[in-house]
Amino acid sequence: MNTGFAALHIAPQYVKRLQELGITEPSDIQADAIPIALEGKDVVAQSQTGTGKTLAYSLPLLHKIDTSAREVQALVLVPTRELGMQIVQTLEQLVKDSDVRVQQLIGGASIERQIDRLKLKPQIVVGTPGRVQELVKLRKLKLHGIRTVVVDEVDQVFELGSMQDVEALFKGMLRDRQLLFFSATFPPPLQDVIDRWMREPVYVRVNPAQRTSETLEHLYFVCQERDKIDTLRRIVRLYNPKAAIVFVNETDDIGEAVAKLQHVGLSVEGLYGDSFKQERAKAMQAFRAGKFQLLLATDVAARGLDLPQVTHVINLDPPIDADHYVHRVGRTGRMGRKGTAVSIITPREQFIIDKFSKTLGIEIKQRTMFHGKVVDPEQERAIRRDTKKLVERRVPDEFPSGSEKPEARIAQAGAPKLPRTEGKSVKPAQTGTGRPSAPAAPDKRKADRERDRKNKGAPRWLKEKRDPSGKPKK
DNA sequence: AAAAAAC
Repeated sequence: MNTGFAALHIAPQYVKRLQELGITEPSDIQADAIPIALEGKDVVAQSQTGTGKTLAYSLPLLHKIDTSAREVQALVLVPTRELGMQIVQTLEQLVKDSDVRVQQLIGGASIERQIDRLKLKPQIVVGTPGRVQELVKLRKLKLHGIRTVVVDEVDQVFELGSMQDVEALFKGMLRDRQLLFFSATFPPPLQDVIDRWMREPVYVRVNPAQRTSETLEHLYFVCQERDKIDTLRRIVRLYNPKAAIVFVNETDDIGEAVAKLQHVGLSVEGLYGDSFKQERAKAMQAFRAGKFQLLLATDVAARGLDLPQVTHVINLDPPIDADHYVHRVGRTGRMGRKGTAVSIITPREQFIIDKFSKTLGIEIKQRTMFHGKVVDPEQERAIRRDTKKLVERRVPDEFPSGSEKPEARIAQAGAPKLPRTEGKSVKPAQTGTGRPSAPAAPDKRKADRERDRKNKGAPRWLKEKRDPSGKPKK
């Protein structure tokens, strides 16, 4: 038999494990990247969200592991803790019943425990740049045995604050290591990083012109800023998604939005980077288990997370650029499944939608809600015209002032106002049922934020790509 | 217009 993963020269034990997990045929990126990675070449791999990139690097990485050598041989770097945990789970599923050990090295968790676990000599470590670098500095993690380094979501890992940590790690390693860079998006400035660290890289790109999954439908609704929460509520009622991720741009908006949505009876929890580590893990775990319907999150949840039950991604704030849009909406419509991306925008934000549809070559269709249904705006206009004619014919003199016309009442009845931002923003509330005495605010202090802001003066290659000319003229 | 990533 020489089909599927066996044809890619994946060892029988892993082919068998994959079969047990219900995976028999390699995806395009797996079929293209695995053979090259197995040759030991440095690989730059790009494919859409939800196309199986994790397995595309995990399998070659496992192939190089020498179980008789008790040292760290492979490092996987990721931008967020949640993604790190997910990748550890995937790897552990693959190495079940084998001698390969995997250890996660992420921030927020007890460093002592991670140090203890490193004494058990895992061959593979998966981590976020800060914590991995910290363990190297403490001389608890040795880099000399590392032969494979994967940087997942490489464009995000090489942003601002993490970049120095990653480059310090690279400098501490032997020249003779294989580098694998993966992402759905490769902003042009990333080429400098590739040129600096990779040796004769092979570029594997699957369908790069098609930036988002073809199984995704892109929609948007227009409303005023103060009506966004209510619009979201109505969208959720109408679509009733099995599970949805709702994105906001700022951490500070999460607590207030969660409270308001819970108040109107929605099943929702918040997830953001500054929340306590235990709360983050708990919210993520509960969402994976289907314990609530809406995960209200910052871009911490935008990348890599694989949650098959997510049918809708909703942008309560528009993402700051097209790449962010790609990753956010990529949380649904994965592996051939259908998904819906819904953006809720103000009239002033309309230009952003236009920009995304042009940049990404996709159609983002406007929808409105009318009489409890989602309709095309053109349909709504037709219905309103007909209603008006009918009303005028029947009761011509009953609504002389204009403000009390039936269509105005209809529109109001369906849209009770629930302002999203009134005065000062409320600090995010803690999710879950944690200690009641714990502070409700994020544990990140103001001084930290100040420092972060200052850090942005440093290597800001990513910022260069921002285009201020896209802003509306005043 | 931001978030995330270490103690």
